[in-house]
Amino acid sequence: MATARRVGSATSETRAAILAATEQLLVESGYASVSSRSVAAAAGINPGLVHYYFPTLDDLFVAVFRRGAEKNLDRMARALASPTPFQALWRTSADPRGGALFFELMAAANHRPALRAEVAELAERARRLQIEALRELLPQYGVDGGLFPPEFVAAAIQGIALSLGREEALAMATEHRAAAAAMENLLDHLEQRRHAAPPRRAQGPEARS
Amino acid sequence: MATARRVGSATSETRAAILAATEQLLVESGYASVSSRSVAAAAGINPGLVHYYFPTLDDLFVAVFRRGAEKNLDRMARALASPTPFQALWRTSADPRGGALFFELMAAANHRPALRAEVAELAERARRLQIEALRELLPQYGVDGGLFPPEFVAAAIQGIALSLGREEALAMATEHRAAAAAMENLLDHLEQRRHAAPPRRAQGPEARS
DNA sequence: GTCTATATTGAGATAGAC
DNA sequence: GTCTATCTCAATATAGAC
Repeated sequence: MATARRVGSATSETRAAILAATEQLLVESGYASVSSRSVAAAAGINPGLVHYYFPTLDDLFVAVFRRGAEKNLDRMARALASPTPFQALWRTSADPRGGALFFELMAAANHRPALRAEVAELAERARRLQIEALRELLPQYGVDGGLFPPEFVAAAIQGIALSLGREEALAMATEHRAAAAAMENLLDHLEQRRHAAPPRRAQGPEARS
Repeated sequence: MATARRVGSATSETRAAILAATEQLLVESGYASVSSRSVAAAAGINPGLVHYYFPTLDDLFVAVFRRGAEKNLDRMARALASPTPFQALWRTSADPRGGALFFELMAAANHRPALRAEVAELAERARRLQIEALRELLPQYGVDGGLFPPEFVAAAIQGIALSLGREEALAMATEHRAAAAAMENLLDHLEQRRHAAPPRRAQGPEARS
């Protein structure tokens, strides 16, 4: 499935420069602005060299996505294992820099099948990681597992982060500040609830005592 | 600010065909695939004619966005005035067709200032409409206004819809079904709570008499 | 590995015939 | 209103010199 061609050594400095330049272009000017020429100009090299490392643009997009994805998965795993997992998970989801990149990559994935497959695979892995962790955590926070199953909470955290990121990007100052503050407050509330209550075993959606 | 040039009558059939073709292209092939040539081909007309109605591509993007925005605002206002406002608001936010279009337009707006201004303006209007309605509604649902202010709830509903829409687009079948079902269930729960309790007056985060 | 050069294709936009 | 024709520019990708 996910076999992107790799030319040149994986540790090449030029290769890294191309990836960094592409990521910058994606964030600042959108996926439509990514071309062998624009990337080469931003990286200070020759257009042809871009094609040497990444024969097609698909290869380039996939490589950029993978590099970011590895980092994100690591951060997420660390967040879920931290002493305040909810807050930590929120901080990783709400990273503002990731927002623009996320919209661009999702939009680009819509019509680049190779990228789409890559995105889908990572989204699945990330989601499963979250769900497994939340299955253990939610009961500790005293969250009603019938009303708020892990699948829902995972989708909600990411969605709210996405929504607030968008508000920030569009400079919807007041609404955004109030909503973001409420989220922080809610998380404080939950973390306190967790540390106040004795840890309990995970349990399913059926009624609890 | 938002003054896009309009050439030709607003009710022109050709104009409508161009807008419909553009929307289709956006959803199916992404914003990068929208060009005077591709649009003309999809609409069955000549490329030059696209430029007659929409001198620049910015004008075209803005017009497509506006057409969709008007419809959405209407639907949202009707939802907020319906007997089960939460469920109705959710249904309008979770419309699957809007999902791909939304990602494309947000990404396109990232690097088309004219479009970005238009999106920001509409997002503000929609958000304010929601917030005002929620300020009245939330107390009726017995929602704690301190923990869940209207700004937050509005962002949360849209964000969760966005997140679930993405899961669906990426074919994350199982996670998506569980999360979507939980959302429906949560809304049922809330609507029942509302109709069970006597209506109360709106109240802010601080206590009121 | 890095470059130049180029084949090929398509883009945005405009001028002007009908 | 609709079309043809065209100017100008940039795109992907490849071949091959160094």
